[in-house]
Amino acid sequence: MLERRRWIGARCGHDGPVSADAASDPAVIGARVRRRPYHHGDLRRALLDAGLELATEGGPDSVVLRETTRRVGVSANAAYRHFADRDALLAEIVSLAQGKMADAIFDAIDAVPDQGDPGATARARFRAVGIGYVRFALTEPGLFRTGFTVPTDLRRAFAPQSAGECGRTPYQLLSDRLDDLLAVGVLPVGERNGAEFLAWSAVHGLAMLALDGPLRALPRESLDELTPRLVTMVDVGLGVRDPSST
Amino acid sequence: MLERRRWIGARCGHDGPVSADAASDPAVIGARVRRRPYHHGDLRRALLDAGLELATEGGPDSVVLRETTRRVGVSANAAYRHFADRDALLAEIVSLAQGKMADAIFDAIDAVPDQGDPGATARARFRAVGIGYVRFALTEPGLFRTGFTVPTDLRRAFAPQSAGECGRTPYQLLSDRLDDLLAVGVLPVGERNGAEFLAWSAVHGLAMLALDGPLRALPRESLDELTPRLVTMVDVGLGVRDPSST
DNA sequence: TGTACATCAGTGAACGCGCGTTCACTGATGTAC
DNA sequence: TGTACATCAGTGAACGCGCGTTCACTGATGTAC
Repeated sequence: MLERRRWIGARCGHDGPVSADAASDPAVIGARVRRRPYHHGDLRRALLDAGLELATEGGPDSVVLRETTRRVGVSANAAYRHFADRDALLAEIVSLAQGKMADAIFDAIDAVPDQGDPGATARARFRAVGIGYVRFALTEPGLFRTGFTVPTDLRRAFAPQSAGECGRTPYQLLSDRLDDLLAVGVLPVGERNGAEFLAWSAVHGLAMLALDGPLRALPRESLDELTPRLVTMVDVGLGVRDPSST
Repeated sequence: MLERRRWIGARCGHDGPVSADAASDPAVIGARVRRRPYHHGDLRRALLDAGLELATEGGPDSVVLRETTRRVGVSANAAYRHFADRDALLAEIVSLAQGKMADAIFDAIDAVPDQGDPGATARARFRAVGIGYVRFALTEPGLFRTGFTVPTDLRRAFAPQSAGECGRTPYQLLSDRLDDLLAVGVLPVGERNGAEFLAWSAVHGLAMLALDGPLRALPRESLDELTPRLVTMVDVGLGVRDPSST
């Protein structure tokens, strides 16, 4: 973590775009401008940025070591100074992708105004997690696949590296909302345990069916209609009491 | 379909195992036994069988054309007599995998005894679809991934090729149960439309999280505990009336 | 303030891998006569 | 019943691809003196 922080702080010193073409631009060569210093400055960070870009465009399989270094304008080999191998690079990018998801969900929660009633507010914010999850998946399919499709385990769900700028991981944001539902007395105590997995399954399934599965041909509007219905199935199914009927 | 039927009928004439080793067995060579006729007899079917085997073992990515032909003991090239390319081969195997899933679900439904009350029976059979789906995914991860992870669209959900021996596709089995819930008056009319997608999302999500996602480290028992709870979330969430409380 | 030198961060060429696919071919089959 | 021959279903060698990774290397940096 400390190390990561250091890299983030030390944003590399590009001033303006440095393209591979610059080297073949006669004017530039004539002027003997040093476009690409031998020492990159922050290659590690640059590789992560490029890798995340690739992930955004095409998912985890697009995070190809050679292409990543190509984008940064460095030999394929240079990556091995900073990552043990391709898997190590990908693993960090998976965490970054989860962080992006976390921030998207955080924003969705944040956008929910106080509903007057604490139960109604808790419920609306819980729903925002699910809706934000699916929306992120549909909007950023590459990042979504990168974050949630690469074999991993639950440790990552709690790892600080997977937290977004909001400081929490997607899983933690979901847990927080469930805790809140419980705290305001709107979720039955017996339903709390493991509820993360149940809610997560529903939205994750819709996202996967829509992205890589048989629902991929469905128009976006149909999916946007389906999502709140799905989330209703979840909260009703978990026994969340409808505050409007109390 | 007619063509398919023909192949199924014309099971190829292997008598006993014909291994690649047979050719290098001196005794066999000495006896000049013709172990592998130049014309295979039913290569198309044999390739599908081998491909399905590969899919079972390692999912869609394992359905590698060269390995498929290798298993059958034929040159890589011979596959092109029967399939346009590797994708065409895989596409047929995807359908076969869905058929296997269909039969597993069918059996799960079939195992549910009459509950006395029609509503209770309909509900129990509906639940069996979801439980069968997840169970198949966990038991046959390769086939599951092959059937439901390869980009496709909803047409396949209705295609006769994707039906199992039971004659229905997994999607149709789910639809049938929802129709039944509606018919016996246990599912609110307003919930019927699109209910397939909602229910499917939930079980599909759990399967994916458990197979390739963050829940993969969860012990099987935990998943087996989670599954009926998930299905309860679905039927309660869809407004299925609890027959025991009527 | 200047210089020697250890350390670090890059380079460039090469490797082996297994894949899907194409090519020109040949052996087997079954039908027409 | 025998044979010529068109058709079909295989073979085997080769191609190019892009990948991850390793090797021996060299240029840049910054610290000790």
